Amino acid sequence: MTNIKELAKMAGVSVTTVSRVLNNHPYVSIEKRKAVLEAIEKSNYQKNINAVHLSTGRTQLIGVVLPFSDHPYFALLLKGIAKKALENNYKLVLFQTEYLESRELEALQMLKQKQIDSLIICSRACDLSVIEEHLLFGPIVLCENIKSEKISTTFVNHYKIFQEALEYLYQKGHREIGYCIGRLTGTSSYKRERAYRDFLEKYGLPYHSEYIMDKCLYFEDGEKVINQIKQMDTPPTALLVTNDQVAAGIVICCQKQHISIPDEISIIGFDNEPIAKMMNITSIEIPLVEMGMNLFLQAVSSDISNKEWSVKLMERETV
Amino acid sequence: MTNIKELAKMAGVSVTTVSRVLNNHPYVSIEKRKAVLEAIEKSNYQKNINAVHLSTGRTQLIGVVLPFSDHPYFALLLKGIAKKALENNYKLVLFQTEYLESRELEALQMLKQKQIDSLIICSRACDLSVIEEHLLFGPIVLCENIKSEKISTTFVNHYKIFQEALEYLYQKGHREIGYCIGRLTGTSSYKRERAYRDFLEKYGLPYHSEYIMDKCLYFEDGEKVINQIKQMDTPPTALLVTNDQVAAGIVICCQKQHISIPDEISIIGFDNEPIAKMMNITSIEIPLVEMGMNLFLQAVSSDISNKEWSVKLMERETV
DNA sequence: TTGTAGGCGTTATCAG
DNA sequence: CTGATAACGCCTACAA
Repeated sequence: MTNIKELAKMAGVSVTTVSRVLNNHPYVSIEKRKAVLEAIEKSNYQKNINAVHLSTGRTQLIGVVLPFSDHPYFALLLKGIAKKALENNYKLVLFQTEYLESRELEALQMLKQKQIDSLIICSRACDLSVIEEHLLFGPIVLCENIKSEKISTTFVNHYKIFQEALEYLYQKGHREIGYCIGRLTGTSSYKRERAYRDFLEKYGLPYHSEYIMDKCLYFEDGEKVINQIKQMDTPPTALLVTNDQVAAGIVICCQKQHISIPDEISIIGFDNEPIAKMMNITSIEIPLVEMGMNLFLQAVSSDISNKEWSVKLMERETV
Repeated sequence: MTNIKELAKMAGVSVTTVSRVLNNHPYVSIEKRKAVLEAIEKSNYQKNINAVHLSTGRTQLIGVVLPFSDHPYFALLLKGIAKKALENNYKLVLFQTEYLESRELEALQMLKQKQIDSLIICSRACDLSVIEEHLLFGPIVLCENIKSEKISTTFVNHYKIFQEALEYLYQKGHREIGYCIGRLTGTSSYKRERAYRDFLEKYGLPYHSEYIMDKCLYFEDGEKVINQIKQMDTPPTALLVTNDQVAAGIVICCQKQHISIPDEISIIGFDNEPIAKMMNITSIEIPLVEMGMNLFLQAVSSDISNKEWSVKLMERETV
């Protein structure tokens, strides 16, 4: 592998001059520049990027932590992040955690070791204090509803969204309302539960723990939900469903079992994915791709910002 | 940031000894080892991984090239790759190409610059000769049906699969058979088209170019397919569909438009995703996660291998 | 078992 | 405009 030193020899200049040409710095005479370029051409030279990283202390690499890359919610966030990364000449290092804290720590470790310049955590498993400890080593961006002067965040207000969705269902006459989520822990799940309990309290409705169903991630989980509901003495008449995939699964399953939607049960999905439009599922649109793009921009920015995104209820035929 | 030199000073030993402790090399006395470990503890030391990379010439990073990470086919491959990467202490750098050759070249460039140790290309856009040129710089693994002594590959035999699927439909009485794919170019598409033409020829069936529908990637593309078919004078009576997502989209769309499956049209999907099982769609199972795992292992292995995986027809209710 | 010294390939500083 | 030379932080012959 030829290096900058050899190039210098070939072109009859110093390594400094070669470096200047390589990085488009000014103050190089036309002749010398030409000589260097020729040497580069002739030798098929390739920069050793690791040397650059060691020298500059940066890697143009950004870590992305997410539990599952095959889940549409995260796939869409990732799409937005990747788009901006490309535009800004950054590459992404992927950490699929499956919600294991240990894998999240690996990502933080890489930040510490300077292998990545900053870190985007799409869904957090470890404690917030652990994140804060690592801010020393580079920017960390979170995708959750936390107002912090130290950490940049991009989020939607899950409390408000849930509240409004519940009100909407209440206005439509529903009194037994359940919901499905991906996991019980995590900021957004807590916010949703709080909104749910506040709602029940406001209208003096009873709390059924069975109305909250977790581990709903994929299409096929819709079947599970319906099976659970069929076991209940007083099944809910409406369901807020973690995402449109699961909502679609529920709809399909209801068709198979001749459960009429929305007569017997109403469904509201999240994300407003194409599948929701196609299947006429009422859904709450979350601008995931845009949020992903913003996450990236925050990751490369030196100042802290907390950005809330608004959502939109798409009324269709499942309520 | 404290470095190895400072540690040496703190522990009263040489940098070599520190390095030895850091990398678990033998020949360090218990006392010195202890002294070093204490210094590490006290100073909150972190290795600068870029210096290691420069020094060793390797990065424990593997590039993964795929067109879209939100497409279930690639998401599943990625899942398998990520699983093995984790086990083997490698990290992944993601390249979403959207089939743009320029982005694929960026990945090859990173290999050249030693920022990644090897490269997995899940779906290739650039010319094979370009790949071969880059083999000098590190292993490159392909996920396509190419037998090569120079490049490792993991694949299913799309020609044979298509052939068998077409025969199956023929036995069921179908004579007008169409198919949907993601893109018209690419090794697997060529193999499929070849199988398709050979099949038509074998049975003396006419070739309708409109029976081949491309750009079918996601669930919502099912609607597009049905719309195209409805425009045809003699629509196909059976369809081989690129993946189960699209197949599901077609099934849903047919339901909406009261087109009976399999009476009016038969459907075979690919991948045997959960959605296919749930919706009772006949599908050809491709072991994508296992293939992903194999791709990773090939990427870190020093010898070349070409591994073909077999598939399985899951007969259900759409044929 | 330990340490010295040179090398990895760049970038940055500073004097000419 | 140009070029020595010193970082950057770690690894590893080789010598002791």
